[in-house]
Amino acid sequence: MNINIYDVSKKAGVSIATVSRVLNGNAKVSEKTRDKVINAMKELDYTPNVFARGLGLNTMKTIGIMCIDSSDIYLANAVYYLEQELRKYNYDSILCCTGKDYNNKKNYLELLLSKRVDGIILAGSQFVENTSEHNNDYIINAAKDVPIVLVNGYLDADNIYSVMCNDEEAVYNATKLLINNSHRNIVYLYTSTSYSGMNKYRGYLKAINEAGITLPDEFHHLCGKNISHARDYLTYLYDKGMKFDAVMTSDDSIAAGAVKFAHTHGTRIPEDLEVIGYNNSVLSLCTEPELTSIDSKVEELSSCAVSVLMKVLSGEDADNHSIIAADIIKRNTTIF
Amino acid sequence: MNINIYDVSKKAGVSIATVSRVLNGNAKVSEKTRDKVINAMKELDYTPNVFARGLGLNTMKTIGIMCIDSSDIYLANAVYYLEQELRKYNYDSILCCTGKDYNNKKNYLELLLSKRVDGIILAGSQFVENTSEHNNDYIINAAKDVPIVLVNGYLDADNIYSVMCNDEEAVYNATKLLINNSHRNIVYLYTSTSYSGMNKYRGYLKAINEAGITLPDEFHHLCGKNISHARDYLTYLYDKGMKFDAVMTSDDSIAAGAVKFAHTHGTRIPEDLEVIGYNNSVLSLCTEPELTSIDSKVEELSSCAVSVLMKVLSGEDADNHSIIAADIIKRNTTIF
DNA sequence: TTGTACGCGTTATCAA
DNA sequence: TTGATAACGCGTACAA
Repeated sequence: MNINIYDVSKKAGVSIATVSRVLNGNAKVSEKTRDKVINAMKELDYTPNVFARGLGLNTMKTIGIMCIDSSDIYLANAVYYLEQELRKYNYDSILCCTGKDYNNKKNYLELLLSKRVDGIILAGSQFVENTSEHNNDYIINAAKDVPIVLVNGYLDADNIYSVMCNDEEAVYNATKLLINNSHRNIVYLYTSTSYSGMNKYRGYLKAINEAGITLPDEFHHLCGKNISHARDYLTYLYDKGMKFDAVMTSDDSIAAGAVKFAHTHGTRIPEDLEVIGYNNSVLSLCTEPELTSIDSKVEELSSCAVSVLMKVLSGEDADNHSIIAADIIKRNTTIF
Repeated sequence: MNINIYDVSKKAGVSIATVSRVLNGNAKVSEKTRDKVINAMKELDYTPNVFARGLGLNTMKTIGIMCIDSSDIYLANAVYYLEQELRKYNYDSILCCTGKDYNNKKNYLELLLSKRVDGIILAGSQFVENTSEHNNDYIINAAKDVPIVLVNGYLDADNIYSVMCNDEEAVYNATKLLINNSHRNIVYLYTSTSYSGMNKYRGYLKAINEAGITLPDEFHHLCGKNISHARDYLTYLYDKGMKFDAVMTSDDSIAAGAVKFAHTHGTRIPEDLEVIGYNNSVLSLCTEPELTSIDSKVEELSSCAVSVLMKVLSGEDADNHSIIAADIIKRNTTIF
């Protein structure tokens, strides 16, 4: 074990430079010596030491993937596709689940920098903050060291690249479909006030406003990602006597909660209540009826994110801002 | 950028040895010089080079996590908990999604070894093979280099540690509950012939046999992890006129498919058909009615896996074989 | 086409 | 308590 380049060079009767050349395959080496070296490597079961290589080249071809919570269905998909895509370029992925705490996010980002990753992908919209106490300087600063790609987040700063879904338009179009089905009382339930979260909300508002609809404040509500939260909130509205005939959501889990509500209140879906989910996750296939859902294209988003990052790392120009169009997948919680 | 230990030593007016000592905090350094060094570090914004450290110590405190598919709900949870747990010990996680192909698994395992990770966790039962063409030598060989922990897999070999759930007993108990509810025609649908998969199946068989029940071959069936697969297979049985009154499964997705079947055939759950899922995933909360499901304790499994690995890495004794007891979570697809 | 020698930034060993 | 210096194993400029 722990054979090094010297052992190989000795066995092959050449210098370490030649072994290195064979290893990296670029420089000219004669057929004969190449064979000798390769044989020696095989006999010794030699594996180059990645730490030494990393030290010399100052890279170990590693990308840091940060997300709030990789067990979340959407983020799990993102992480999966990101890893697969990075692997194609021979990059390793270091996973970092930060949770929602601001200081944790900050510390983990610094941790990744100290590991000297070649780039960082922030998966999910929850990294860009918009509050008075917290700001995004930690991301902007990190980007001075390595390129940073935001998947479903937006930040206009040097060496930061954004890959996003057209959330606003997607929700706008979906809401318009509901309006065209002569719904006026459309509840909007969402889980996040992130950049992407607010875009979705804007899409809803735009459609509502354009149709000249005014709704009480209770009709839009920030709720947790638990199925029961959405169910309970709709029950609350129902008990208050506030009539609604459609629910637009920012996540399938909320839509699943809306379906639960309907079941417990004898409300027929889609006849009495139409529901639209978001992310087109496996949840949309579990509910009864199955959810109409907006496909936010995680796979495309992830592959685009990696492709942008690879371009940047190889010194090519890359778009600072990429947008991918969502689809609406029609199932049985809507009539259209 | 790229300040090194020499820069710090110069600024602080000490030798690099002293800087290193301050950095690692073990050896004796006087209060005064320590302060000088720490100040110099801060002023220069020094970060130790992990590659150089890795080269010297021959470790970068990194664990490889392999899984078939990190977007699978169960594995996504496993990966999440593993990463969180490893982080507590200051280990990084390199994620590797291999897919089901044998050669891929093999190659990825070798890849991780070549990256010189300190240990490898194989998450999910699908790594240990039991076929004539394929065997588990690749894992056994890898274990000669680094400790390997199997989460939900079993292999009796040197430097390989198994952490498992008592799948057989869990399914046995659950099936007995169904039998006690005077069900005789219990279908068993499963997704995998892995070690863990076969244990579950054995649990079902044991309960059935003990009760003196004999069932046609069609009553146990290997089907895909798609909700529609299970639904379609049950439809096939139904159309063939084979009556069944309960479905035991090896995964919530199959159970969700069974619920789907019931919806499309006017079968009442749990009155006409009882269904039990496995893994107690978010799916079990989405279906209508919600799934009774076996909680296979991913979190405990993951934390146990990491704890075993950490013990091994620190030279302590560790159990070769750990077993964690599953729970059954009763919801509305069963009567008991 | 091949070989020599140095640099990469640590940690660790030995003297002082 | 501190300092000088040798590893660690690779890539590569330069020389041959």
